[in-house]
Amino acid sequence: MSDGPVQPSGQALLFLKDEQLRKGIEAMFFAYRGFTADPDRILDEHGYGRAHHRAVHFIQGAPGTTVNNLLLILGVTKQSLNRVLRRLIEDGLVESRVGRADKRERHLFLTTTGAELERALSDAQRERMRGAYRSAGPAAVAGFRQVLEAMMDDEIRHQYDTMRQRGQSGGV
Amino acid sequence: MSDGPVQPSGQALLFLKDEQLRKGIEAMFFAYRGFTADPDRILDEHGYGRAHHRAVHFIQGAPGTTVNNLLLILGVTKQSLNRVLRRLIEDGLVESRVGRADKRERHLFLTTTGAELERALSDAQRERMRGAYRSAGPAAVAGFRQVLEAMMDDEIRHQYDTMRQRGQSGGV
DNA sequence: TTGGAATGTCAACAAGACTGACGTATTCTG
DNA sequence: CAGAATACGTCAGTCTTGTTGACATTCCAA
Repeated sequence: MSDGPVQPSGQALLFLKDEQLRKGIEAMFFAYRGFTADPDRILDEHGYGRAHHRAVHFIQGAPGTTVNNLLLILGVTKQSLNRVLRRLIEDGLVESRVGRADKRERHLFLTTTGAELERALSDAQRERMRGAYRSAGPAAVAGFRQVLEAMMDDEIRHQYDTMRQRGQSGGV
Repeated sequence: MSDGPVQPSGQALLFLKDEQLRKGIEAMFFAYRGFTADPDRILDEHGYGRAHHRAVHFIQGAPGTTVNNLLLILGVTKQSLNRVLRRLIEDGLVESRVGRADKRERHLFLTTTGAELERALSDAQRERMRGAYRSAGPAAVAGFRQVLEAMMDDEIRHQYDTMRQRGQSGGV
């Protein structure tokens, strides 16, 4: 944090050079593959895909969230989400309750089975993350998070930031 | 590198707590969306998808690479890659030359048009990366790269590492 | 010469995204 | 209160990108 550029036109900006950026791009590509590899294996056993993972993940993190909410976070069409959600509801992993205040809304919750799957997926993904964090150390992790946040689209970052300090209604 | 845990059971391991890891996971998810957003827009205008981007990207970085090589890097089936490659060749973005030493092999090169598209995609993606790097600073970038590398699958990391110091044959 | 490797092609299929259109219940608004 | 807007679901069709399986061709090497 305190190592300012010694010679502005020299080594200090190496990390902005095209070749460095290219390496960062490829690292991002390969790392994302690793990031999804473990959950993908589990999902496959159950006949689910990444779309199902995303759904249960965000329902877990925001129990009682509405369909529209999920739509905004996931950035897909309602038809696409609906296909996934329908299956999860049929399979008894997700419960959809009619809104109390606004009956047009459906609030989504994980059932016990749903929470179990989410836990398995989440454990696997967290384990990979934990390993990466541990081997890189706390300072690297802080930098990692900083760069990731700066890489998000502005609207998304806003959603993400608000999501981080949620108390979450959970109301029906 | 030299900041060992002061109190092993306390704050020093905060970054390994489940909630921290969960935030990292979500950051990775959203950041990857940002990471692909700009190229996706360009690809869309041309009627291409991410698979085409990946192909031209790695052909650019390793001109003369073989189909099999690309297969290993991209981690897809040859049928899947072939569909993408066929289209790129038909459209005159990629040239496939029969191997000189081994005539079974096809060596892949970008044409002028292909290089132009790759440049546009790469510029857009690098610009996003540059912005993120700049706002986070060199120390953060170093940490970012460390964590990403630790997140890759072992075989992939090996491929990635060897790819980083390539002189690349370029031979026909 | 024969077996295996590298490449390519055809066919069929599935997940997961998309668009467009339509229906229904509910709520908000003028 | 009537009509517009919202939230959700669904049907139908398309596209990209991935998958398997089967098979042909070409070439290298034992």
